[in-house]
Amino acid sequence: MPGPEGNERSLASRLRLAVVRLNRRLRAQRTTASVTLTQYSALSTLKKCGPMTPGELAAKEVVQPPSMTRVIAALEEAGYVSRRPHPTDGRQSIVELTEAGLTLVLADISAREAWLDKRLAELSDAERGTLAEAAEIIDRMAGHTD
Amino acid sequence: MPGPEGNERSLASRLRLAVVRLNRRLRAQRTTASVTLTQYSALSTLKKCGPMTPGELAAKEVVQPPSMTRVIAALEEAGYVSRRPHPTDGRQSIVELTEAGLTLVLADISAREAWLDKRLAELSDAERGTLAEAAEIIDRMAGHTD
DNA sequence: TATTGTTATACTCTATAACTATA
DNA sequence: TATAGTTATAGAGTATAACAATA
Repeated sequence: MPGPEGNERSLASRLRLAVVRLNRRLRAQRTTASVTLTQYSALSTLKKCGPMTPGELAAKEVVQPPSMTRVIAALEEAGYVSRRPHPTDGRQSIVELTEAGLTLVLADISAREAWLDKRLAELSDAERGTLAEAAEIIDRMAGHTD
Repeated sequence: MPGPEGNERSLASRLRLAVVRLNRRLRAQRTTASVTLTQYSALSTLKKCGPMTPGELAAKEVVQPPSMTRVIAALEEAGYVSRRPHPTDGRQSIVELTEAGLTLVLADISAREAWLDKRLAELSDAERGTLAEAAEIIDRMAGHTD
């Protein structure tokens, strides 16, 4: 039993609307951020999983290869990732975080973060715990099991 | 205590990545859907709160007026909303769901929904309960307190 | 011939700035 | 002059299709 709160709509519908709306707000909070949300997501995966090819990164992020091409190009331009040749396959390359990229991911502070941190600070411990569990479940659902 | 799972990253960071990634997956699941996620969100608000002006709808959805102009135009074109003159102010108009729009919101079935329903069906009851609570918290955080 | 990646192109979502119409 | 809304324009995010290079 999920509880008695506003159950006219299905769980799928409610979760979907919540995610769409929070995503919208998060993307709006990027006044001083040096990378976009999409770029940050790719950097996070590189931090978590280590250097990999563009194709592998596209697969982990669940986007098509052309989309990842653009993300990597922007990050390389900004100096947050670098590429080196694949040791055995001339078609591929290995993308890895630079020191600046690692610093950025570790620092993890931005206008975006500040906005969300403030919202989270207004919640109770129990609510934050629920969100922490939900984040894990959602990321797993979105195909991020690694 | 949020639990021992992967706590190197802050809650804000984990929640943000989860939302960005699920949003991406949801937007990809729209093969047979007749409206976009953004349009569906606006329809849901009209269903929940009743007829209102474009400005009110923009405020409730937390987007700028020009963004809502486009959403309303698309929904009107598709026959899911209609407009009537504001009774006292010639600048404004009242946007309301048509019968087709109401049917669409109530039906609430789409390829998107099917994909998410399938993912949700793979979870445990406890996990679904967590997501239900999280959806409520997230929507509140995103400014959807009405 | 199959695979990896890129380029070309297009659509959605959203914003800011400038404009129009009405108050 | 202030407000509500629209039009014009631009950038982020993503996709599919076509192409190039390598296996």
